[in-house]
Amino acid sequence: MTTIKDIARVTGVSVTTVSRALNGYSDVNEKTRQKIIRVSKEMNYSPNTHARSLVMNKSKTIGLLVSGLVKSSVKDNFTLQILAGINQFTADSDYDLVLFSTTSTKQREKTYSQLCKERRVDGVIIQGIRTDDPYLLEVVESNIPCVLIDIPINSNTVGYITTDNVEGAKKAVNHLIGLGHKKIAMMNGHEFAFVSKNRLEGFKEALVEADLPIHNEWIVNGEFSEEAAEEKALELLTEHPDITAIFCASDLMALGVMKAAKRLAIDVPNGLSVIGYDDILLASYVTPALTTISQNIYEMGYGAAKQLVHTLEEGAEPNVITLGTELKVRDTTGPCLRR
Amino acid sequence: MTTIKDIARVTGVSVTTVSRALNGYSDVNEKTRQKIIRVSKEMNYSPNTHARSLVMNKSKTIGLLVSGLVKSSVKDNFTLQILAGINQFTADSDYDLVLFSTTSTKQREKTYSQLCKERRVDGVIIQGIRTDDPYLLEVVESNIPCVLIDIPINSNTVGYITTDNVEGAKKAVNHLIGLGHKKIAMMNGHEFAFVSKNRLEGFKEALVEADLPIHNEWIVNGEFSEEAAEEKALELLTEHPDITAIFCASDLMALGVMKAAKRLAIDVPNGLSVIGYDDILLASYVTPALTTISQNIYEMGYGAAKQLVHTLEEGAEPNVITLGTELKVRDTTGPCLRR
DNA sequence: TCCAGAATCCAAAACGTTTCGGAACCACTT
DNA sequence: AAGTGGTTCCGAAACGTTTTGGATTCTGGA
Repeated sequence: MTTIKDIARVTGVSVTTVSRALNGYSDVNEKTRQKIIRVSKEMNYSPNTHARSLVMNKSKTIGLLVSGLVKSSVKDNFTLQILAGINQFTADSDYDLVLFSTTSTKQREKTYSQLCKERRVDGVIIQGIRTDDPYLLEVVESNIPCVLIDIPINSNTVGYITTDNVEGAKKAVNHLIGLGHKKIAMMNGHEFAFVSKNRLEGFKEALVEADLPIHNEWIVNGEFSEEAAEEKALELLTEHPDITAIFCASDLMALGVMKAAKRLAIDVPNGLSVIGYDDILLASYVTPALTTISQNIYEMGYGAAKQLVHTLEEGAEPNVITLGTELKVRDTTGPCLRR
Repeated sequence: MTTIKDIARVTGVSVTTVSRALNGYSDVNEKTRQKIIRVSKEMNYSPNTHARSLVMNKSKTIGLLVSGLVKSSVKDNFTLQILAGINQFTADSDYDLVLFSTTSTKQREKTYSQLCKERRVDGVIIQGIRTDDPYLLEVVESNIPCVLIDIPINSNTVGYITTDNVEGAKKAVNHLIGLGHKKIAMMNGHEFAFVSKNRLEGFKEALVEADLPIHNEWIVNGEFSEEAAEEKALELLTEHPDITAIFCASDLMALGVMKAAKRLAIDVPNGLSVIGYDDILLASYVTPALTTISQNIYEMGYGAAKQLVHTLEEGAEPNVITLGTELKVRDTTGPCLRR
C-alpha cells in the first residue's frame, strides 16, 4: 500500500511537500505539484483515513443509530426511506455513513457515547428509539453533534427534524368529522414516543374544536404494531360498537385495525372509516387503499443529514426543522352512514 | 478525551502495561489490571479506533456497496432486507458496517478500490450492481475480501451467495404448466444481471422438458422496473393475445404486468396467470395477491456477512453459498381456461 | 549462597498523516 | 551593499495505539 513517504521518495521531495501538494496548498510550485499528482496516480496512492483522522481529530464519518433494522420490521419501510434520504445526501458530500445498531446485545455492553467515541464519528443521526431508551439521555449529555428524527430535544449540540404531528392529526380527524363522523376512536402508539403524544393532542384538539366529547376509553395503545393493534381494535370495536371511525397513529396499526374489522365482518369504509398515519408503501397497495396522513420520510432523512453536516462544517448550532404533512384520501374513509 | 496515556499517568504504570492490561494479556499482575480497569472506567475511557487501526492495519469494518438505495427504489425493499440481515450479524460481532453508495457522482470520481482503501475496510459486501458496472472488475482484481450477492464470481478473495435461480424459475414455470398453461411468456430483467440469465435458463428448460416450443418473441426485458414491464407487457399482450401466462423475473415487474392486464381489461388470473419472483413485501398485499418464487433475502444478507467475517477472521478462502427457493401460490395463477 | 526461570513491567519504535516554524533562495528597491 | 518581501521547500513534532525485545524483581531449589 503506497504511502505519502513512497511518493516523497520517488519525487525527491519531503513528505510535507507531498501532503501540501495533494491538499491544494498554495506554497508549492505548480510544476512539483503536477509531478507529485502524476506519481501518486501512477503508484495508485490513496490516503489512509485513519492516519488522517488521528491527527486531524475528525473522521468525516457520521453515524446512524437506528432500532428498526431487524427482520420482523421489514414491513415498515420507514427506516429504509430515512436511510435512502440520508444516503442521498452523504453520497454527494465527502462524509461516510456508519451504521450503529441498537438491536443487539451490544446495546447493553456499550453505551451510546462509547460507541460514538470509539468510532470517532463526527456526528450522529438517531431514529426510531423510544423516549425511555437510556441512549437518549446520553445523547443530550454527550457533546457529539446530533440530529434526532421525530424526537424534540434541542440543545447546543442536538437538533431535530420532525413533522407537525399535531397539525397532521387534526387534519386526519377533521377529515373524518367532515364526513359526518361523530364517534371517533384513536389507536395510538405508546407513551414512549413523542409522535404519539402530539398526535393525541391533535386528535383531542380537533374533537374539542368540533364540540365533540372526548371518550378516554376510546383511546387505546397499539404499540405501533400491526398485531397489537388488531387485538386492541377487536376489543374496542366489540365493547363499543357505536364507534364509526378510527384514527390510527401509524399505517401499520391501521392495517391491524382493518384486519380486526374484517374478523368482525365490519365493512370498511361503509361500516367503519379507518385513517392511518405515515403513508408507508403498503398504504396505497392494500385493498381498500388506506387513507392516511403522508409525511415525506425521505425528505426527513435528507434534511437530517444536511442539517448535521451543516453544523459540522459551519459550526452552526443545530436547530429545529418541521416539515408539513398531507392528507391522502383513499378508500378506507367514507361518509358516516349511522347516527 | 481520555487516552491510554492519561490512564498510565494516573495509575502510575506505563502505557504499555495499560494497553496490555486492557487487552487481556497475561503478563500483567491481576491487581494492577483491576486498578487500570477501574481507573479507565472512572475516566470514561474508550479506545481510539483510528489509532488502533493505524497500527494494527485493520479496521474491524466492513463496507456495504449497494446501488438500490435511492428514493425511487423504495418500493423494492430487497435492499432493506439484505441490510437487515447483514446488520443482524454485524450487530453481534465486533464489526461495524459502513455504507458505500454507488448512486452518486462519487462513483465517477473514485474507483472502487480507492473507496475501500481510503476507508480501510477489511472486507466488502456488494449488492445490486450490474454485471457491466466497472466496479465489478475492480473487485475481482483488488485483493480485498469480498462477498457478492447474486453475482457468481469466485476467486481466492471473492465469494458469493445466491439462490438457485434456474431451479426457482423451473418451479415457477412448472407450476404454470401444471395448471394447464401451454402459451407462457417471460418478462425478464436485463442482460446485465446474472439472475436474469439463470431464470431464463430455467424458463427454457422447463418448457423443453414439457415438450413445449420456445417462442423467442414471447421473451421480453422489463429492466426490473415496474413501469418498463407495464409497457412491455402491454405490447406483448396486444400482439400475442393467445398468451395465457407470464413468468416474471421479479415481483416488481409482475406488478407492472398486472397493471398492463388491467388496462387491457384482462382478468387475472382467469384471463391471464401471472407469477413473480422474489416475494417482496408487496406481493402478499396487492390484490389479487401475487403468486411468486420466494427467496429468503434476509438470510442472504445474514449469510453474506457471516461468510465475510469468517474469511476475515479465519483467513479461509471465500466460497459459494446457494440457498433454496420456495413457490408461494397465491391468487394470480389459476388453471388455463383457454385452449 | 547462587542460579534458573517465572512474573511483571517498561522504553522506544512504528503506523501514515498534518502542521508549525522556520530556512533557503531569488528578485527588487533603496 | 543592504534590506525587504515573496516563493518554495523542509525537519520535526504530534495524534493514540500496539508490539518488540528486553530489564527488573521475585521465588524456590540445589
